[in-house]
Amino acid sequence: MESENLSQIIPVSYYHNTDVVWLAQDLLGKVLCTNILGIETRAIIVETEAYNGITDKASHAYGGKRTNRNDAMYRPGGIAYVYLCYGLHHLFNVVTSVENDPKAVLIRGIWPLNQLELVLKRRNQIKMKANLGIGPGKASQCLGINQTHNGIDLMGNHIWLENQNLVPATHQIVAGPRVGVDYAGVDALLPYRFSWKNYPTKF
DNA sequence: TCAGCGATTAACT
DNA sequence: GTTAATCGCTGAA
Repeated sequence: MESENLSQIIPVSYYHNTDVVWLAQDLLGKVLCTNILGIETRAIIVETEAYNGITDKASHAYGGKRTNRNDAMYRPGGIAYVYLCYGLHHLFNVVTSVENDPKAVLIRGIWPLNQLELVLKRRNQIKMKANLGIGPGKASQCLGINQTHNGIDLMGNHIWLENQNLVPATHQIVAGPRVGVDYAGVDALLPYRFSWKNYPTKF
């Protein structure tokens, strides 16, 4: 048995699943890893949002619109879509599904597992707080993700995901409407946001 | 070419 | 609860 191997890199086939809502929920508890300037940072994913293709008014790809910015969403799943919001926040998305089916999962919250000093420094914080990585801009900042990572392969050496068999209990998963997308009309009400309540903070 | 705005955060009161 | 910061992207001209 390979049960000793507690952490395994998530294969590219995982991202090709066309059910982005299911994936958004399944990504809770997965470990997001970055290697920035040779230093590996790991964090559990504790909050996500699904952006469900061209029919989703909240998505950048609504109506099949393809622009220079959202090009990464149209590529086959398993790459990063990073873009700048409000001129200052880098928002990190996992591109899913297959080519020309622009679906993505926004990583809205993480809990850092290692390199805490570096994470605090990236966030300009002194002390560890419960909400250090809660919020899409903060999650990216904790891990050192920025726009240069847009479009990169999640099987590569800079950003990847691992399965460390951390799985929220069913009752700990909370689904709810997405935030900041009021303009999306009825789509704003869809329960595409998932968070892990009472996730572990000690390992 | 350019005005308006956003999948936000932090620092206020 | 309110608001400033801040800039690349988008779409219209």
